[in-house]
Amino acid sequence: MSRVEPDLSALAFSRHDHDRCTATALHQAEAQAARDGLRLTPVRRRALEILLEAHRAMGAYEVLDRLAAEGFGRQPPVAYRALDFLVSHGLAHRIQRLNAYVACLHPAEPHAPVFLICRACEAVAEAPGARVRAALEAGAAAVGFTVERASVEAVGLCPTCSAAG
Amino acid sequence: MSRVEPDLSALAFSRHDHDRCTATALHQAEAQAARDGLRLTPVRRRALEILLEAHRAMGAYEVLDRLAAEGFGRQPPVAYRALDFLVSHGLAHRIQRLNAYVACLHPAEPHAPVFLICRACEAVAEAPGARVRAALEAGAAAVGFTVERASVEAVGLCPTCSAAG
DNA sequence: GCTTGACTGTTACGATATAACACATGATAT
DNA sequence: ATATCATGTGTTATATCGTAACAGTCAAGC
Ligand SMILES: [Zn+2]
Ligand SMILES: [Zn+2]
Ligand SMILES: [Zn+2]
Ligand SMILES: [Zn+2]
Repeated sequence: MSRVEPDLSALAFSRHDHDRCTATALHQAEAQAARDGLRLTPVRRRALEILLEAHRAMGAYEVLDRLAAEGFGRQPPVAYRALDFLVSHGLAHRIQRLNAYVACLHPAEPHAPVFLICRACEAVAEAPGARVRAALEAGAAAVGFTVERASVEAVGLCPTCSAAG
Repeated sequence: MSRVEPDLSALAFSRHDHDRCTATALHQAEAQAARDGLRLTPVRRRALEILLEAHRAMGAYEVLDRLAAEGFGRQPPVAYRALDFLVSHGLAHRIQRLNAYVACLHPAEPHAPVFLICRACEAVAEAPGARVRAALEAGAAAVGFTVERASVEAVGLCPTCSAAG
């Protein structure tokens, strides 16, 4: 059974039904957890929900404050562990430039994302990175380097903020 | 007048005349400083030399320790300011993944580098990034995003460590 | 000589991240 | 049933990375 998937690559930059957007992402996370035997515990699930609320990167301490306010632990490891879990299972990504984390909108499909970070509104979108990765791998292979992981992060202006001047 | 330039893209991964390698980079830095009216003061120059000693990224505090041992200030801003100067004038680059800095081997030519980081020997090489950038810009443009700055960093194995298993 | 601006140094603090340990809980294994 | 074990959650304490704010130096320009 197949279905037409909406293009999520610039969703963060455009007006959209965000309730549906987060519900879908959460549902996919649950499906993946069930399939792979992951334990999407209350803290972990709530951390993901918090990241999903806005299409921007949040620092660990920002997430921690939210978790603490809701009755979870209030010490750094609480947030770091939940975030590490999400990242290690592809449910969130770490933005190196910002020392921050962003929810993944399509954890199901394997992907090597490129992050587009708007410096004005702070929105972070995940763009398809296949071409970029291919170019990167080719360049690396030319000098005998084997790429295992890569981070590609661009800072600039999203369409909305660009139009606003 | 033109001259054949050696390919520096994988220099960090191969055996080479490193004294000559650092001397050249330092000479280029001095030339650039003279041309652009930059003040390559003792701390700044020494910080660059320290980064040039090894083809790897060094943390600010690591550089600071070295500077302090040589009679410069021993407080964090001393290192951060010198490193910020080097980075802002293209004489060094910041590696986001590592919260660390690496000397640039060819500051003269404008470039949008891709960093190849060996997880085994920690060497960091700067590979040509034109193709990667082009792909990145194209992908961003497709969703209306304007790229202003980008960081592309790959972690993996360099040819030497790869051969060593 | 005096002002000005860039540079270097300091103290003090803020922000980010991890080590190490105590306890709970649920799944085996005896 | 109860001992054992693995995983997860919470804690305290500490490590690592980064910056704000201010004081002193020194050379350039008036
Ligand atoms: Zn949304
Ligand atoms: Zn924006
Ligand atoms: Zn060298
Ligand atoms: Zn290596």
